[in-house]
Amino acid sequence: MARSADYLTIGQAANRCGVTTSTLRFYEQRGLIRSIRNAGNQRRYHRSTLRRISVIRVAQGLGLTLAEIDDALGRLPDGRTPTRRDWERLSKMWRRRLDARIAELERLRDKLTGCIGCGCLSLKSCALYNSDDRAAARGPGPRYLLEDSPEIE
Amino acid sequence: MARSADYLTIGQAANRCGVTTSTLRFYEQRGLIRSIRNAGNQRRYHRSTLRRISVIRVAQGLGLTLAEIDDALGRLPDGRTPTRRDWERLSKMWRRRLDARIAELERLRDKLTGCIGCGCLSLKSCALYNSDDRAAARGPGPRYLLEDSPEIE
DNA sequence: GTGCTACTTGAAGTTAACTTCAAGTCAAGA
DNA sequence: TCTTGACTTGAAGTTAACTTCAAGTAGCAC
Repeated sequence: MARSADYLTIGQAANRCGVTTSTLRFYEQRGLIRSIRNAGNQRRYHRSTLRRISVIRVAQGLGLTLAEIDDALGRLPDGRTPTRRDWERLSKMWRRRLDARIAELERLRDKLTGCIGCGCLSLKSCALYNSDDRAAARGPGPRYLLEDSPEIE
Repeated sequence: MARSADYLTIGQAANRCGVTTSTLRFYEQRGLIRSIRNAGNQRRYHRSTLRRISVIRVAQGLGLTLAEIDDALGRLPDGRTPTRRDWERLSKMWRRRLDARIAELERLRDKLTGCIGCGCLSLKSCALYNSDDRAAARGPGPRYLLEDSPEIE
């Protein structure tokens, strides 16, 4: 059943997925992927893990955090590695996010276009400055939205 | 000439720009903004700095790093705070970046759409997996592109 | 002059997603 | 058997963009 050809070393898995071994160890530590150990305590990854890693990487390319990916993968029945149908559902879900993100950037672009030349940057009324499309705001720490305040100049 | 009404304390500037005082100190340390000191060694920001801070914040919202913003502001003649015309040039430049980013995400969306249901994620041929639109890849450390490698499953 | 808030500094902490390091073990070919 | 490269671990380092902390000073109302 568990043919040895069904299992890869960490180096093989990393090569085939275009990541480093340290990344795989990190993913495993985060609980995103799993492995079994051989007699010498070395990791062996099942072939199906390759797909799981691919899904993770694609999702990251879409801008999802590992926490979000973990969540999405965790919602799969019995936590299995995604099948084609699972992937279909995941990609549909993620497509909606991508759509939303694009729409957000387009709104921001419109505002920027409207503001080119106006030079206002009024803290009170400038649509650009008061935009809540601060979607690029990423990373930790609170993000401050502008409160009502007087104008510049 | 230098009326006291032309200058604000760090707390006033922070309030009016919707940032914290620690952010302003940080920007100043990074060389993004400047201040003068009063007799008691406290910072005083010129009113024109408010516009500079606004520009910084808008640029951040567009996804630029502080290093890029620093660079852009540094290219202004004699490093002055952006005038309306400077702002016009900056925003045009940044609009092009935004356009490019949107186009990138649209390409990615098309690939994702094409891949929904195909379920392939073939390491060798899947357009999505092999996408170099890994634009969301941000942060430090090298990013690995996929090399030629056998398929999954 | 008392008291309170706003301010000063440098250093250390935060977060995500990893990478790098040190010191040691395992696998496999010559 | 020897050597070399792949593997093991936990801990510490990296980056951006800040925040938080500690200990002290300034400004201002009463």
